[in-house]
Amino acid sequence: MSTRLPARERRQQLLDVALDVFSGTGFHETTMDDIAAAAGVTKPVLYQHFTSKRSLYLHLVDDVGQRMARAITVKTSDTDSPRKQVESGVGAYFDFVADNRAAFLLLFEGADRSDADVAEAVNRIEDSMAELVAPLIAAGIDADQQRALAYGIVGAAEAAGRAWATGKLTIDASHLAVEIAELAWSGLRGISRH
Amino acid sequence: MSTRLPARERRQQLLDVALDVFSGTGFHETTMDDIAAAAGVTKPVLYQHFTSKRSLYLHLVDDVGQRMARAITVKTSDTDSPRKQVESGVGAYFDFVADNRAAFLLLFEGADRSDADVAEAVNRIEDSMAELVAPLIAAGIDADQQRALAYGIVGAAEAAGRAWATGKLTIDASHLAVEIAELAWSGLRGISRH
DNA sequence: AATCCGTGCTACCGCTTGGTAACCTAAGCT
DNA sequence: AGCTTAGGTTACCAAGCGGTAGCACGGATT
Repeated sequence: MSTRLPARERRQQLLDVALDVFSGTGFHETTMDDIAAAAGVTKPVLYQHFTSKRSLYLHLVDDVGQRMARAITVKTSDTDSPRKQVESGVGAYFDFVADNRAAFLLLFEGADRSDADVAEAVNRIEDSMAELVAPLIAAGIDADQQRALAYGIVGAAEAAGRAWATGKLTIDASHLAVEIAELAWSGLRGISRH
Repeated sequence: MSTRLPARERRQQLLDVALDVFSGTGFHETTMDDIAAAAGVTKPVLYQHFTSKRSLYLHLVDDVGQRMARAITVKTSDTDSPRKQVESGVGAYFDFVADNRAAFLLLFEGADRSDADVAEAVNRIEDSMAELVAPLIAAGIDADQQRALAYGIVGAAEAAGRAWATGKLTIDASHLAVEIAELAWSGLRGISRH
């Protein structure tokens, strides 16, 4: 029935399918049989490519996290004015959300943060984003307060992204980005002038 | 071994213990035996008070959610100036986080959002908070944009709370509240003057 | 002292599901 | 055509864990 595929392609297909299924159903509610079936294949095939359910899932989380972090880092690195950096960073963030809904939801909606490894992977992304934001906050401020604000901004984007990706907001993503960027920027400016 | 308790007290103790255990280990990683053991009791006792693991968990999520929503609503309702409302709302938020760490983490760190019922319960809280925030945003703005911003603000508090509750921030909660309140306020003001 | 009820325990069942062993088969190579 | 290899399948196991039946025991009531 299912066409036979070379290992490389099969593996990639399995990753794609697994991303969709995990993202929609969540880790625990998804069985390996579900993923296999969705890929038009049987369970042992999965185990030819991944050593365990957990490892498959972690691989995905890691992968997606890196892709997201990179997408944003890249688009912010070639601007220098703080204001522009906020705009392009937030813009890149919501571009990613719009172009990779399943991936975004895997990280921030379905991810099981009570699993230490998963939590760490997700935290790594949040941290790296917070680190992009922190230097944009006025220098005269206590370092720990800077980090607190940075987490706040990152959380704002995350929540807005989640609301958008789950269909609770009907604005289009680019408008949303502008909105959140402005929120972040004026928020930060407000702080900076004490 | 374990002291014998009247049903009422036992039930309450079980709820308290279950909150701690679920909050620390997460729904799926927690077994009914774990909870029973932590309460100094055996599994069937749990089933004398709750019909299933899921129902126990949902009961907790619901309960905690209502407590949190109420705590914040109450403290914001007797102020009228928008600025004060932001301050007292955010203040109440972080008071709750500080006084109910396990409860907060159950909702926003451990909660399994891929379970529809759980997601709905958590969303209900976020929605009710967003509804508190939305009217503080200048009236001239499109309703959907207002909601987007409101989710953003709520998300900022959530992320900061999570970072604080998991020990990633060492500021004390009241300082954090002031910080986030100012972020929110100047963010909103920035938007309002277009 | 016999009874009764509410509280708790021991022992068990059965289903779900992650993971595997053994076998099959399509297709390229010689 | 035969042989080999790699991709795929069927059938199965084992273990964890949610949930339950049936019993034990303490203490108030009479």
